[in-house]
Amino acid sequence: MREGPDIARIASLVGDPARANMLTALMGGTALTASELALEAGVSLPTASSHLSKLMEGGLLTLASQGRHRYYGLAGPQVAGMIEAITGVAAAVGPQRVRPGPRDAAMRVARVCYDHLAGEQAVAMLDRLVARQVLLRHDKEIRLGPSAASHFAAIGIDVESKARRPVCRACLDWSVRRSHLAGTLGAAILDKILLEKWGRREKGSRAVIFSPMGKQAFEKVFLA
Amino acid sequence: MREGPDIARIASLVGDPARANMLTALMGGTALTASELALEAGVSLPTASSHLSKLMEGGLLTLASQGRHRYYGLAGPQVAGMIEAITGVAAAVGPQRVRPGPRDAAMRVARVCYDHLAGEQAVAMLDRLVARQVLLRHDKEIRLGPSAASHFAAIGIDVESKARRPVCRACLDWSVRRSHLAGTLGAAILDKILLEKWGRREKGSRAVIFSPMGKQAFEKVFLA
DNA sequence: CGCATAGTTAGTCCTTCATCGAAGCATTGA
DNA sequence: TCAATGCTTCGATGAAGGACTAACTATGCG
Repeated sequence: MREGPDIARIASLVGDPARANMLTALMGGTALTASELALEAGVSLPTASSHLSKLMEGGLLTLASQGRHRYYGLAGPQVAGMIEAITGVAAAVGPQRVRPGPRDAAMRVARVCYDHLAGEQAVAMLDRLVARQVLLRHDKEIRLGPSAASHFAAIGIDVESKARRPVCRACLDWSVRRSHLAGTLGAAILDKILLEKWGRREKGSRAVIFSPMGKQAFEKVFLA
Repeated sequence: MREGPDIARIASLVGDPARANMLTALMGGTALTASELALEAGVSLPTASSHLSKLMEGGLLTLASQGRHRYYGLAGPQVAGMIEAITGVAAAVGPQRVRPGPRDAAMRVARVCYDHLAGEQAVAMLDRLVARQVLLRHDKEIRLGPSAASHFAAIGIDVESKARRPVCRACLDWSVRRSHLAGTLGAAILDKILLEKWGRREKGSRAVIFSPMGKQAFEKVFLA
């Protein structure tokens, strides 16, 4: 028999379809109410409530009560990373699903992945940044290139961030099956996109819709 | 309702205690037979067999038949990474277990984690390498320092490996709750330790036992 | 061949847990 | 204070699946 952390407990929390759907929905980065999560998971409100209390007890979620609304969110980047890792294995191992990736075309193009951008646009961006050696890539490890600081400073992003999270990280894109950029830099770029209104969040979805102008601006900066 | 990879299916495979124990045992890096895994999981042979076929069907394991023995192993680094990620969350959210870490003292000192060294020795090694700036650490991101190439070349390890896996990666040590070194460099160092017979694998366990001479040699190279 | 070992399959029991309706609490607004 | 909304708790139901014994298949060894 084994000792150590109770990994079965955590995994079984994710192992229920309703809870998995909720967690996937929360990968959108914004906290959601119990009713919204019930809708996402496709279960009744009492059922959702029961699942949510289990996830809370397991330490996977945080709760912010505001009036009669209770906002549930992922407990942190570590939990998000775990979901990512599981999603990666599931995508690699289960291509039995005929439909390759999300049904919604907008989701395939660009969507939010916890706190950064994913989808074809994000994959193209990482490819281009690596090709221009702004970023240096070695499989899953991504480092800043010599020109990174000035390149990102030009658009108001300080890459010498003192955040405790890694600046760059590769995150496997399950729709395209290639990597995009995560980490604080990935998060900063998403912030930039939303702040400049290059793109907007599609309500109730993780999709990010670029405006024509925004798309042009984004491509000029990141895909040139 | 959500689309995308079936993460609940994968997570529920890990979510059973017996299967979780098996997977944890396989994190030792060596493939094990069905009987050995039954023993690890604390279940009868038929039960183990049933679990193993489920894990196979889920794509988490590979199988090598040799005569009447059937050796099961983890399907790859991606699966190992997922187990690591889950273990990390479990360790972070579940300190309810009074016993801090493995019961076995030897396991606490040094053990194998899939393909690299873990435990107090490994944590100390990473600390020292970072302090000497052989490696440069930024939270979970670890890069090679300027002196890394020559330092490791001196003991016969080529850090400019062309392997597709990252050279350095941080891996959370669940016994010490601090990080140690994973990635191809971590794997190469473990190889070195076993090749030079500085330490040997404890049979049927992940523990690595250093010889007095070996400990001295290891400390001279990595903890000086 | 015959016996032992390694492993899988079949059958059955039994626990666990996801689900929902109905009722109960809490907060907000009129 | 009354009604509406958001959410949780309770209790009953039912299905899923994990566990074991027993029987069966396959490999190895004398």
